Amino acid sequence: MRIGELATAVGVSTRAVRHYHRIGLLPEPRRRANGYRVYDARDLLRLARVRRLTELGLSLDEAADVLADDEGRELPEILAELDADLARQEAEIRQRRERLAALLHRGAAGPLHADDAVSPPVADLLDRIGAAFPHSDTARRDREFLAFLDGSGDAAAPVELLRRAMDDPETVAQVAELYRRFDELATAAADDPRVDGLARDIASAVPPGLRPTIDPGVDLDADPFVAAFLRDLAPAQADVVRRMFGAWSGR
Amino acid sequence: MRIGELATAVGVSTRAVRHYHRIGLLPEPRRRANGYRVYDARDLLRLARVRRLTELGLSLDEAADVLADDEGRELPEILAELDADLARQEAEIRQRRERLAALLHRGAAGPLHADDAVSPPVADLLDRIGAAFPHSDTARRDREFLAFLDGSGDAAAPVELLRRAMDDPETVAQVAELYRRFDELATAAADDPRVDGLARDIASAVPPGLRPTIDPGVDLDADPFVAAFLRDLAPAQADVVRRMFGAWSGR
DNA sequence: TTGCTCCTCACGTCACGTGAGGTGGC
DNA sequence: TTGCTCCTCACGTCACGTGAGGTGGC
Repeated sequence: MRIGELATAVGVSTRAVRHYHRIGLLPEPRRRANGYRVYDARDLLRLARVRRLTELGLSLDEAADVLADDEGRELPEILAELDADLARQEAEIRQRRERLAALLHRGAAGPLHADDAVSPPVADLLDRIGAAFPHSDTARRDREFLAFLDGSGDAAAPVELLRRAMDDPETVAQVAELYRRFDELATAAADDPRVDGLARDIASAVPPGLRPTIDPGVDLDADPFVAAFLRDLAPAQADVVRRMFGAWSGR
Repeated sequence: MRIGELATAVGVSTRAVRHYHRIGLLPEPRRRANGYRVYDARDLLRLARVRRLTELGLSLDEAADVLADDEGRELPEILAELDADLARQEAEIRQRRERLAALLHRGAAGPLHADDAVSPPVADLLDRIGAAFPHSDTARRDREFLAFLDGSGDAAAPVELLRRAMDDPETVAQVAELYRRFDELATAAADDPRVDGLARDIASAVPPGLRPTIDPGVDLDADPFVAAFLRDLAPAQADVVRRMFGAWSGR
């Protein structure tokens, strides 16, 4: 039989069969005078075995190993490994689908943004901040920063603190006022007289659990990470942040 | 910040970041005099967004679409599609794992062979045939053929018939005798006098549900598929099969 | 002559990993 | 000088898909 007949009988493409020849998974059969490959029953059975193994999820290399191994010693090991791998994949897919379901649920209420693709507690927190301070540019920046933090490490504890803080109307009103004052500095000069007072007010308003641990004497702008965020602020705003950190580190 | 700082902050490789530049998913930032790339907070936020989206399972192209689309119109569609895709994958993995579990269960009893990677009913049938006719070369051939059939189409009905047939000790004894006579012809000449009688005995022993529907007058050897299997038999054995088919087609 | 099957390159897919060979900052 | 980070090619991965350009059988 010819390659097309072989391939359709087993349910693979002719290109797949040629690929199996190239990598040595299937022996090259003899040719007719015109160059056509000629297959026999043995080839058919072997290709069917290959297909059953790859359908199980074996790689072509693994299938070759199993078929070369008459005693079948390798098969159980490969299968056990494969099952562990599939179990991992299954768990991963389930997790993704849970997050997708949450996202789609949120999407029903309004437009979706890339920053909604975040863990459920952070998504909730971002929602609350957005609702409480809808017009503050600084609040928007903070939300972006929180979304970023969610993807990189352990933000669980501060996020919980912030969520609880958002439950208290008095705190929310106080934060709104601080956001307003910070927003106002977007167009202020570097030596604006409001900088110092705002820095002290924010520094004392932030509870200890939310304050980053900063070595006194360290140069904030030397940290490439912090520096990148400072450069994104207006000069007076960046100065507020520097003085905040200074107050926390006891300088 | 430099590429390494950016990459570790977000949890990807520097190579991935360069890849995102190449495909335009992340803008190329400005360079320092020595050629080093310099990143700012905006880059950090964008890369974090990319990572969250790809972690959800979006392709890089899809992530680019979502990030380019400020209104977030595309995200729900992409997510819905993605979820459907993941649901398919999950079902597929579950099916595979079921088959793997069955296989590993069988493996506990003895060595595993590639032909064990077959649907449960066929696996059961192969077991029974192997146990009932352990020394027959023809039985081995039939098992291989059944394993092949399992992968290519609708073998459910004949498999059920065969499994029931194996429940009847009288039938099994009769088949064992036919296998023995067929095996004997492996070394016989083409014109062996036993051919005709065996062909008639097998032809009448096979119940109608197991007989292939063959047009009278069709040349068996012209079918590349049948021809391949006939070529695998000894001449006298092939002749038995040809006469069997002849008897069924009324010739 | 037309349509079908077959043949051999050889590039494309997807998201990077992995050297190869070299330079810059401490 | 050593070790670390960065740079740019450019090939490799996995299992084929997809033309490109051509031939053989009915």
